[in-house]
Amino acid sequence: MSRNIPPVTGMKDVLSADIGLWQHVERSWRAVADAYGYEEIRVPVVEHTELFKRAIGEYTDVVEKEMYTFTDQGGDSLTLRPEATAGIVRACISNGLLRGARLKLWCQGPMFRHEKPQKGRFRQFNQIDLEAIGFAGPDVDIEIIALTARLWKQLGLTRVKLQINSLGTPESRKAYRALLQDYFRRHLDALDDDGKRRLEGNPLRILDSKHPPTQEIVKNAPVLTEHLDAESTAHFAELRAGLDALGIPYTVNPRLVRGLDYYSRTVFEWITDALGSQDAVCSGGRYDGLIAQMGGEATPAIGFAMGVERVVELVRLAGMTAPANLPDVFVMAQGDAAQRGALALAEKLRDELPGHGIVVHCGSAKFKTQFRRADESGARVALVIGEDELARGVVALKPLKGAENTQSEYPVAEIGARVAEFLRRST
RNA sequence: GUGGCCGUAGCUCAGCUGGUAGAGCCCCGGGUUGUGAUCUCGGCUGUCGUGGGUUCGAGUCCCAUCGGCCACCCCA
Repeated sequence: MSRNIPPVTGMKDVLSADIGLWQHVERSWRAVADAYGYEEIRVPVVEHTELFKRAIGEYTDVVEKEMYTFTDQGGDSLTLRPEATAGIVRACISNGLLRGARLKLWCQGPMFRHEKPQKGRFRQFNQIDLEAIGFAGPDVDIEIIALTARLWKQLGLTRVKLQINSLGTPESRKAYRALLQDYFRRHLDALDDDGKRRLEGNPLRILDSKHPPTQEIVKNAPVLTEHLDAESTAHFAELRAGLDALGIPYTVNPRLVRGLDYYSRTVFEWITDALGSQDAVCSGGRYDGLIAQMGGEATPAIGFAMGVERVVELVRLAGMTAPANLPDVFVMAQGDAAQRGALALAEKLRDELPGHGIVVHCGSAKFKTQFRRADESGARVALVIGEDELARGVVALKPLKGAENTQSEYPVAEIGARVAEFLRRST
């Protein structure tokens, strides 16, 4: 006996007991994306390491310590994508989609980050990602937030709240960043090691520090939204007016800064109090400078990412039980010839009753056992073929799980019509 | 990467101050040799996470290690 090979840390199997919930979320998502005219694309899970370094930023935790990076047989440094936007932008550039771009896209799939797993945080996790490329906003900014709000409504989620902020343009942020550095330098003693390190690399990140002494200092720090350029201020005002007009509640959180460097102007985050300390369910923002920075034609864009595992968990907590996908007919047989007959009968029924689930009991077992399994399958009717029925060219039909307990026999040729009639009657 | 808690049957767990493993569920079989969802009787299943140590003796105590969960951190 050989030793079991364990699953990789932080990587989860989604078993059939849970798949209904996932499919419910995915179906709802597709319906909402369709309703807004967004189209699906699919991009590789692996990209050149350089792509993420340039897009996400060297000083981010994601790039500094969380990437699954390896050298392939050809000597290239490749990385399992830790997020989707970089790859989508790359795909738009690679495929020449940017000229006059007005792209409304979404993408779904696994992302990889080497973090220590905990509730709501995995090393392989799934994101639904949406990008509006070639739109300067703020109208699309409002649209994609409305889209997410509609999804929560569709899924019956109430424990999510919207926070928004504006990071301004790179220029105004640079000025603000200098202001912030000055301020924090005057309070250097209060900063923890992380804060000190970020002071030079990315001082904005100090704003959402959870270190209590740092938080004290942050309280009186210059506020980003008060140091925006005029255009960003107007953009942000319009965003708020738009959300108000649509009746979407939000709070402005001046300390909301994203962990990825490419954001500018609008940033937003849907947070929940239901998932422990991993409270971000969906977050995103505008990245007007990224595409040019990646070598593409300068194109404004905005997008967001949603953690599918977290959404699935919220749906579960909201009491949603996915409708089980139960079969309608359970076919059982005894004896080699009858079992062959059962397979043939099931094929015939699948031809005649499209849209109905027909399960055949595979493997030999006593009828007692087969009936028990038929009940467990959730099927509404059992079809029985024994040596006897086979010899006479008939099939026995017996209703399951119910009052009606009479068994009847029909010629094989009639059975499709009889089953159809029974299913109609017992609905 | 740091910290807290936890690893006993396929699952959920019990096992007192050390005396070489147990329950329920599941599964299988009989009662009912071709008819279920109830009942009843019986049966199977364990390198007690792993390695070392203390001891006459370790699931139990000690050390190490791995894994899980949760938190810090970070984020979806």
